Amino acid sequence: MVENPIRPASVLPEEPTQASRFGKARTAQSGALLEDYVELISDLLGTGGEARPTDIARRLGVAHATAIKTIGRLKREGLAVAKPYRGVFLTEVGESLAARVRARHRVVVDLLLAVGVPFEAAESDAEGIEHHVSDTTLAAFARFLARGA
Amino acid sequence: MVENPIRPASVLPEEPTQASRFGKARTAQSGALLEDYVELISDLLGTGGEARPTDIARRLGVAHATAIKTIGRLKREGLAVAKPYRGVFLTEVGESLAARVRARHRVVVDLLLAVGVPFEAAESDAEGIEHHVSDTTLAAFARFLARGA
DNA sequence: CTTGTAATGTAGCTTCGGCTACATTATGTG
DNA sequence: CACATAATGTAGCCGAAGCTACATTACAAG
Repeated sequence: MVENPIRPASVLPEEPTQASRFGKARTAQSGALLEDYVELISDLLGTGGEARPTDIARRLGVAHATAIKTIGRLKREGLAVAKPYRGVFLTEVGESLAARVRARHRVVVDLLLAVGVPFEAAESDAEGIEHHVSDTTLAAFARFLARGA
Repeated sequence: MVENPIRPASVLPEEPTQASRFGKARTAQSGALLEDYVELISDLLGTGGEARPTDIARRLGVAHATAIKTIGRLKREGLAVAKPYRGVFLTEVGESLAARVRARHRVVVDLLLAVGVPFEAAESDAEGIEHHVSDTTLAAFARFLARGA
């Protein structure tokens, strides 16, 4: 989560606003992949099985080599552990991230359904949308669902 | 990648379901940058001015070299034209993309506001969310807003 | 115990989006 | 006109995420 050094770029009272907005959207993207991996691994481990690189690769639609490389990144970031030829497991941090991601996913899907998005589209779009939903927005979604329920 | 970043989702029923979902979210991301550029350029041109690489860079919060490189990509993809030391302009294709992106952005922001997301968060999150909103979902959003209005 | 196959892992290449550093071109002011 | 400065452009580097091709390890059958 490193942030790039924020350079002044301009002393004008202009809008640093928009730049930071774009920047945020862009940076959020960075964590999205890790979130997907962590959520998936948690899923695989939870539903009876082990999380093997091949399974992960297939579920994510990427080559196994790509999955292995990203798993390496998960390890570097302290989200997962894995011994060679053994499955992948999540650290405490990884688990808690997975839990948050899963919860957020559910809220986003429910919100989409609540405003009338068809199920398939809701599930599909949520996959991309969820990574850009801030805590503030998530809370608003939850309130909306609570009211409407 | 491609010509129509915004187009109807596949009508095909089922496949490697989840993989395609992730894949779609991932691929959508790819066009996001181009969409941002095109929208911004259209904005700059529309509101009285020219679209200079420096302005674009500042508004997006990136180094000017990065902006120039991406503008090159816009040209390669037929979305923009630019002569050296002259401003950047959009092609017909670029303009129409910009129009669609802008319209979608507005709907997304309005939807977020409608479900109770605070203005600042709505604007900020929409920047990231909009690129993952399918036509189906966008239509649902529009219907919801029409009902609620 | 050998061996074939599937899973894993490694290497090396590509594109993308970033950056810095440096070079070149326009431009406006004296 | 000359020159300082700002805008543009070019080159080269980095890391992420993807792929293919090849190498290695596990494991289940014979």
